[in-house]
Amino acid sequence: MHLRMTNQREIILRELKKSRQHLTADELYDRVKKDMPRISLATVYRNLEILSGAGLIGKLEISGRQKRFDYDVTEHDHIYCTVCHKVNNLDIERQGLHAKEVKAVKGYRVTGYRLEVIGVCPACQKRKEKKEKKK
Amino acid sequence: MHLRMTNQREIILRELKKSRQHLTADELYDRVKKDMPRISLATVYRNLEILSGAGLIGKLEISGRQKRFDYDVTEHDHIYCTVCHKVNNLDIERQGLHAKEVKAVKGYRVTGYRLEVIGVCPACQKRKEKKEKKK
DNA sequence: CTCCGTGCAAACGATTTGCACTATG
DNA sequence: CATAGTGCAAATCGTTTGCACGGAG
Repeated sequence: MHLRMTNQREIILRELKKSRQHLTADELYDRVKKDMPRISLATVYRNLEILSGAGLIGKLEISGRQKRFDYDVTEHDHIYCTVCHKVNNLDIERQGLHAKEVKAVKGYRVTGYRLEVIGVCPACQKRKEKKEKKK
Repeated sequence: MHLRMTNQREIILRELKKSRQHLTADELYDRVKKDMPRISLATVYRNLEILSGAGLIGKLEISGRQKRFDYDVTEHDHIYCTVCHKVNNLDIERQGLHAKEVKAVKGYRVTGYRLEVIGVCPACQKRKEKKEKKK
């Protein structure tokens, strides 16, 4: 399994890193199309899957309908906005949880965990305040 | 918005509670059909959405795949099997996390969090062992 | 030159919706 | 008896796949 570094693969990777966001496949597709108008959405999907499999990007299967992909592969958690569905990095320590309590769960072989904080982002709070003033 | 307690709604609720599992809409549909063969899958979807909105059941949006619905509305976390995709309750304490660190995140208004432990369930571990013996 | 990767369109699985009909409150 | 809820089919959304062609190694 040799990973060919194609043009599309490079651009996808570059645009995701550049964004510093947690983009969905189609959000990324829109960005990539500007540099490479004939690229197909299927290619974006395929490559996001391959790149995350290779550990070059992260895959986020958290709340919301669409998967999101992460430019940052170091271990960290996320915060999810229930209004705009965007995801942000959570820069708190992962403490306590690796521990014993988790390992002993019901005979499971534990491979990791996902912590997702849920809330409303500053931008959406503002937007809501405006709306309420109008009434 | 008056919630009518229809026959289908009652049965859906009853079957989910009875199952003591985290079922997907179509798994629940199969069970409910036994009592009410003419019920439509759309009705199951609609009611699961309504019932979880009303706080009568929980909605689990884990891992980007099918939603699962929870008979148990008390606050608790889950453990997810990466092989069979089933979900189980995690009965460890929710400690530490409600705390200050989480609240202060980047101006977000935090409403909760989701902790999802990831691993392989006992049943799937066994199944894998068997497979490897065969080789 | 050999395959892996691509673009395209069609297929897919989960969920939602429009509509005419039914039945709850 | 008003109108929320239902069943059905079609529509939609995100994602995947089959296939013939193109380009990286």
